[in-house]
Amino acid sequence: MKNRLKVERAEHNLSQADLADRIGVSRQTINSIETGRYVPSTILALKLAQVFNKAVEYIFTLEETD
Amino acid sequence: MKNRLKVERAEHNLSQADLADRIGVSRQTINSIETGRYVPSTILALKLAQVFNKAVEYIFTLEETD
DNA sequence: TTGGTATGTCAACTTAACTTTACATATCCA
DNA sequence: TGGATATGTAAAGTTAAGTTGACATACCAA
Repeated sequence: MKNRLKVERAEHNLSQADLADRIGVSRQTINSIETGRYVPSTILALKLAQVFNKAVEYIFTLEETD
Repeated sequence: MKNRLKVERAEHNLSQADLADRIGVSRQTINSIETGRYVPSTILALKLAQVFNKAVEYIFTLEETD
């Protein structure tokens, strides 16, 4: 699964720590999601999409291997 | 987090086992998600939304407690 | 050059997702 | 009545998500 978190953060001028605070997770969790080490829960995906005011499908997209 | 899986299944005339097969998980996993015991991964949410041809946000919605 | 901010990553830990196996119940139909 | 299908749930196990704490690096501004 790919994600646009890094780009969205840049557009909204948020650091990983800022974003983590917004949705109530640790900075490392955001980093791990961004770098593809973790697949977030649906609750986190919904909250992240909400922060950026975008659809979940826009921020996260399935890949062949999923 | 609430979800519309049961309704969507009914509209698409799919059993829990059918849906499980479609997205490659066990029947119990579908049941557990439907009854709110598990929060699915974002990959599962995207696949479920894909099966029903609906937005993730339409199928899964955040609640106060999330 | 030093201090603050941002990012990447690792280790150890806890909790939750997901699996298989299994059993119970309800409905429906031949 | 009996068998097939659908659903709910429990137990035990594995894997992955998410935590805290820590350290390294890079960049930028004072």
